[in-house]
Amino acid sequence: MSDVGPYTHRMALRFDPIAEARRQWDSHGWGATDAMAAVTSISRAHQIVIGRINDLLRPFDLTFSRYEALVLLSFSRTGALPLGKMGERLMVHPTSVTNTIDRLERDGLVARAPHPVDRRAVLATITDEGRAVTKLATDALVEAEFGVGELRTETLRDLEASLRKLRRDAGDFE
Amino acid sequence: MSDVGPYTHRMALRFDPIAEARRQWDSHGWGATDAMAAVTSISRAHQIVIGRINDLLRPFDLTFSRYEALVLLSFSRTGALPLGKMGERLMVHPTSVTNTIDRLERDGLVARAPHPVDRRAVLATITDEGRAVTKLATDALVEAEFGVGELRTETLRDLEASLRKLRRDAGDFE
DNA sequence: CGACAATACTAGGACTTCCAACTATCGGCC
DNA sequence: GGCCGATAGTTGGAAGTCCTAGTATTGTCG
Repeated sequence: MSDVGPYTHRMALRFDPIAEARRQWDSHGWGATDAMAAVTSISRAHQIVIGRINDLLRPFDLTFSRYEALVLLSFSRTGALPLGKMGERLMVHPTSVTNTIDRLERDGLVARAPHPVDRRAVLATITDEGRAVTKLATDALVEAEFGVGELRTETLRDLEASLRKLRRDAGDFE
Repeated sequence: MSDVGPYTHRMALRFDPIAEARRQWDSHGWGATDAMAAVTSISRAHQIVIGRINDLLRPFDLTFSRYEALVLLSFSRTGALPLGKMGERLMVHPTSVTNTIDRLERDGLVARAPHPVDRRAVLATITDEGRAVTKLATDALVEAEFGVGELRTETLRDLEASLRKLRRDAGDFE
């Protein structure tokens, strides 16, 4: 088990493929090289990080998106939220929330309930089992520092700051 | 069309949902908060950036992953590469390459050819049409700075540097 | 009050990514 | 030379994301 995980499905290259892409890109005179490299890096980083986290969550039969939904519910005052509000907070499309809640409900970690006032809305309510699994999964993730333990706190914060700008420009908040 | 794009499917919140998650996380005493925030940020940033790029590529009937494959082929000396090598360079699973090439082949942008020496291997070869579309798509992406034009060059480079560490630690290269 | 727009959710389809398993071929080693 | 592990690619299936479209309910406004 010296391997970093299943998402690393081949030998390490002797060069950085993104640095190589940057070189080629420049030599073709294609422009916006920094943007290209940043975007490609984000893409690959996402793939790595999600892969690691899903590996950590597999023992609990969870994925990161389902885990995020559980955490959001466990943080809410009553353990219940309308699906629409969940979509806003999790920053995903409404249909993704439906999908996620379908699976969590099937697994007994969440239950759907009618909204007391608005009959269009549906409340997702976390179950006791849902809370228990969330606790265990959180312990595992924190223990493994979400798979990014090699990075220093400073690097993590730099990352978050740069990406916050991106998110704000995209209209996520403010 | 003052909207930033389809992937922004709701009003902006008045607060940053990741800052809010960070606050809640801390108040529950859960640990590894910086890691949690960084990972969540990467995830959301990926979603935003890919969404923008795919919007830009839609007129060419391309997606980012297919575009990346085309660029890789167009950069290669002969315009052809074994699928396995493409997977290494693009850092994706072999089955993803098969899937991508299937679609590009269906669209006439790439053709499969037998490897001259190794009969196990398959060469993906970019067609003239593939090269033409790649050129047009590249112009569009560069013009739009890959959807991250609001970020300064310095920020883009910081991002790339932080993520390079992550990628190296994950065994992508070196 | 009644028409019409807006909101909340769900259904169906496209796309990507991964994993597990299977086939075909290559290569090393006795 | 022949066996057997490694390598290359494909197939089938599970998940996630998004988009478009459709139903039900709410709310606004003449």
